[in-house]
Amino acid sequence: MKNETIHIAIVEDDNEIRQTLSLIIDGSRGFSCKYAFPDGESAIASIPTLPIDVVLMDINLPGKSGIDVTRQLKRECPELDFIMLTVLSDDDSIFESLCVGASGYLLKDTDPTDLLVHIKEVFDGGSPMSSQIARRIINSFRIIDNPLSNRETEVLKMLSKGLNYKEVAEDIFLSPHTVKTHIKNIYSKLHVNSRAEAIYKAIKQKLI
Amino acid sequence: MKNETIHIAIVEDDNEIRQTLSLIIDGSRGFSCKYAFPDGESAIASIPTLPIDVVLMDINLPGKSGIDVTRQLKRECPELDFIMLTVLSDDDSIFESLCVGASGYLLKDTDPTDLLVHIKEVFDGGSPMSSQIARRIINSFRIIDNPLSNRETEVLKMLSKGLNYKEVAEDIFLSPHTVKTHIKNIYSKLHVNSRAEAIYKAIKQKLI
DNA sequence: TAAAGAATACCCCAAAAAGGGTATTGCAAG
DNA sequence: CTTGCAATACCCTTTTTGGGGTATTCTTTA
Repeated sequence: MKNETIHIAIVEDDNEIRQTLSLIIDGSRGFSCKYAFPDGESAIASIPTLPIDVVLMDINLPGKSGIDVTRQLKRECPELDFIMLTVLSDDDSIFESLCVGASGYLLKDTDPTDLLVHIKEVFDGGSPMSSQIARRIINSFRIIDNPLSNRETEVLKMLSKGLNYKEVAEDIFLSPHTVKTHIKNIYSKLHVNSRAEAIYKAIKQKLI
Repeated sequence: MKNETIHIAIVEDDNEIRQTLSLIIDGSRGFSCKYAFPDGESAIASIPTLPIDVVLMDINLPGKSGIDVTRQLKRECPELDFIMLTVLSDDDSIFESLCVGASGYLLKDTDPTDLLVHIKEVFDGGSPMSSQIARRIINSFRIIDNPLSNRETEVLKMLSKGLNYKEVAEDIFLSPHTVKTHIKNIYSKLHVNSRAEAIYKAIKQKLI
C-alpha cells in the first residue's frame, strides 16, 4: 500500500464531466489532477512527458477511440495505469480495453467516494471490475473440448517446443515411428495437415 | 436476475467448516444446501447426478486437489458454477482455479452475509473477485512486446493457418523466395528454428 | 546524410515432414 | 466377448523446410 499522492490525468471530451471529475479528484486529500485533455491526440502528445500515475480515459472519444489511445500510450508508458470511463456497464469495449492494457474501468456516474477508492485500488496494483465483466473475462480462459488422447497431447506439446520426431521419441522413450503415427492421428483429429496448423488450432482450443 | 432457490453442494474436508457452511447456507432464504462431500472422489462420483446450481469447492483437499476436481467436474457439467474456497486471498491457485473453470472464489472467513451475496452473484452470471486477482487475470491478456514487422506478422499468421511458402507467396503476390526470407527473419527474431516453435511463441506472446 | 531496418528476390543442399500403407497388443465399453 | 480406440512399430516416396549465403531498393531515424 503506497501512501504518496496519486497524480492523475483525465482524457474526456465532455467539458462538464472533465471539469467536474478534475475538481473532485484534485480537491481530495492524496489525489492530484493537474492535467485534462479533451481528445486522444493531445493526450498522446503530452502524457508521455507528464509525471503522472493514473489516466482516466473516456472510451467514447471523438476521433481516435479511448481504446486506441490507451493501446498507444500503454506501449510508450507501460508503467502508467489506465482506468476506462464509460456510461454503459456492459459495454463490449470494456473487454477490449482491458485487453489493450487498461487496468480497470469506472462508470461515469460512480459516486466520488467510490471513484477515489477505485483509483487507489488501481494505483496499488489492483483491477476493480464488476463481477459480470470478471466472469466474461475468465470465461475466455476455458477449455472447450479435447479430442486428443493423453499421449497425443503430450507429443503435441513437445512439437510446440520445436522438437522433431527423433527428439520427441528420445524424450518419451518411444520409436520415432510411433511418434510419427501419433502425429498423423493428431492431424487427422484436428483436421489439419501440418505441424503449424495443428499447434495453432490446439492453442486456440486450449488443448495445449 | 433469477429468483429461484439456489441449490448448493459443498466439497470441503474439514468437518467443522463443512457443517458450519452447510448450516448457514441451508438456513438462509433462497438457498439450499443438502449435499456436502469431504473429498474430491466422492464429489466426482455424485455431483454429476445431483440437481444443483453451485458448488463450493475447497482448494486444499486431501488427495485430488480442488482444482483437479473442478477441472473434471466442469468438463462433465459445464453449466454448473464453481466457487473456490481458500484461506489466502492471494493464493496462486486461485488464478489456476479460474483457468480450469471456477467462476469465483471465497475466503473461508468471509462473513455469512457476503458469502450468500457472492453465491448469488455467481448464480446470476457474475464472478466476484478482489481487484488484485482481477489484475493478475487481465495482465495475462496483455501484449509484452512485438519485434516483428507488419509483413512478418502477416506471413506468420498465414503459416499458422497451415499455408506453405508457395501458398503464402501466391496470396500476398510475392516470390516464394521472399516469403522464405521473411520466415527466416521471423525465426531469428523469435529465437526459434521451426515453424512449430515460432507459432507457439507468437501465440503465447500474443503476436498473432 | 549515413546507418539501420523493412521488404523484396535468388541460389544450393541436407534434413525433416507429410502422405500412403500395414500390423500387434491391450484395455474398456458396450 | 467383440468392437473400438489407444498405443506401439515399421516401410516407402515425394514435398517442404531450414540453414547457409548474396543483393537491391526504399523508408525512417539518429
